Amino acid sequence: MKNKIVAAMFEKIADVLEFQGEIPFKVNAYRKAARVIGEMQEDIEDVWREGRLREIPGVGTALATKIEEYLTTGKMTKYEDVVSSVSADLIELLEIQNLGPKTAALANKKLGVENLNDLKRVIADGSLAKLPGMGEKKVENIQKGIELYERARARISIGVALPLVEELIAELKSRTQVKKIEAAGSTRRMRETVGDIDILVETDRGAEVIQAFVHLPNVTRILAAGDTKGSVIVGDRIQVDLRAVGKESYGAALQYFTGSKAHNVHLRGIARKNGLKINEYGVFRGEEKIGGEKEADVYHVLDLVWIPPEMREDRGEIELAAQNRLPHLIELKHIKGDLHVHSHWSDGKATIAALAIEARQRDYRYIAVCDHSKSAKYAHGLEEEQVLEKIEEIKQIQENVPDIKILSGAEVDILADGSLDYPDEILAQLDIVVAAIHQGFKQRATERMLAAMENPYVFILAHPTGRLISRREGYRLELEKVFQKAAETGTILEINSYYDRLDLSDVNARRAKEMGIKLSINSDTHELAQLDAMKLGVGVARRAWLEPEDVINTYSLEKLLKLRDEKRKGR
DNA sequence: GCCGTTTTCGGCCCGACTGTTTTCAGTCG
Repeated sequence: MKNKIVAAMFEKIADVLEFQGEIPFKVNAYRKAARVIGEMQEDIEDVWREGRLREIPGVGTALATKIEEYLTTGKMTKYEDVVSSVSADLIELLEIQNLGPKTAALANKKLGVENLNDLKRVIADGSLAKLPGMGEKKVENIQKGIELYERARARISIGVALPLVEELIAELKSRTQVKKIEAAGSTRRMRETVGDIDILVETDRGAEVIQAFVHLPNVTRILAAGDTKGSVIVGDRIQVDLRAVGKESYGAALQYFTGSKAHNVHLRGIARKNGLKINEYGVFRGEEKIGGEKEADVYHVLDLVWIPPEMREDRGEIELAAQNRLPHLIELKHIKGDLHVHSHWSDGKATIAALAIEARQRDYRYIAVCDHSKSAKYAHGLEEEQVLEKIEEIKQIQENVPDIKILSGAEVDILADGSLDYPDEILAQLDIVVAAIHQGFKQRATERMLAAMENPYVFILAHPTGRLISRREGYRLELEKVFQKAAETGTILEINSYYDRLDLSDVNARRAKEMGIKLSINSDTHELAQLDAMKLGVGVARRAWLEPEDVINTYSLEKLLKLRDEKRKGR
């Protein structure tokens, strides 16, 4: 698939054009096309062959010609022209906060700034501050931006952002009298990573609340503090923005600051066509305010049903909302069990009894204890005879916890030759077999997975792509083939809820659903508290538009085991 | 550069904050 490459080229063109002072609308046209193509499921080459490039939203005659040129010749003249006109170092400077295209261009033209070192130099010698429109404070802010940039401020995981948001909200509640307070932005949309954290608060004393916010104990730097907006750095690099609004605007502000940007731009376009205006204070017809206290107002005035935050990415949800055909998304309360947790038998910390009791407290009906297999030495994988011992222990523990079913399971390694780490005689005695690659990521990963799925005892394929969000790309995989085999054999694909995995991702999980594959959302717990990771997996599932029926651990135990037996018998 | 029940030309989401201005530009989200 060349989708990502084309998207990256358009993105780059947009960056350069912006730097060169091209009108923002043209820049945005490239950015929009880049986003749509980057997220598109269909192979852009297929779309092109079928003559449907122009049907891609945001692609008109000019961009279609450029895509065609690239797909035919492997080159895009516009891209090469644009990129060669400005050095890459210079474009990268736009990543620096408080330094935008105008200032970068000015510094380049007047002072010959070509890269980060040049920029530091003109700051140090004071020449940047002397340029027209510049001054000490502006330069100081750019300097701060450079410091942040050099700390390689990456996006943080949703698994880190959520607890931090909860802590900040609790602190703020204890220090001020706020009526409502909640996270907005990509945190609310449950994106797998979050750039900045956005928090929205309802109050009629905005300035006071903002002051309290920027002086919270964890705040290390204040970026801005006005009457309605405060912006700070928490710890050494996480930016948190707080917005304060009154009751009459809370819903509109929540909608606005939840985004995504693409979703909101689309909504505003519809509003304009209907003679309405939407902003963070409400919905307006001329001077008259016709909504904004409730978030749903914003959607209802446009004849749309309310759209769950996780779907707000402008990936077709607005069109569905107009027809009242939104999916009924899965919720945490639908989850009836966790099919991938580890106990102290391998590398987990908790006992099986503790896991069962803790799961019961979450209203689960079943839990599958899947410890590592013998080849996973680093994780104290179990030898065959230990597996049998563990099955016996589960039988005994089960007698003391009658109201939750403890399923004996294993997370079985898929070995280098595609065979499994236990013989079928052992697998047959387990209730749930989860298979996964843990070693030799780059060796024939696709073939090994296909072979593993052919085994009738392999019910679930765990963390199918193997990516670690903060650290590694994932197996070299032909995902389309893996999905086809899963659909063919009735193998379940996992959404692993561990914050650094979230694997399958939202986009991949949505593709799996479209191919008729069932999924399982599992916590991959290694200690009791990690059972709560389930909510992250559910977030991914909601972003993938999954409904309860798509996810097997919303099923009753009977229905779940029936599905497993169908795979065992062969379809 | 895209797009079309007001438009094939003239729009394109919109406001807060900051700093450098003396009425506004740049940046951000």
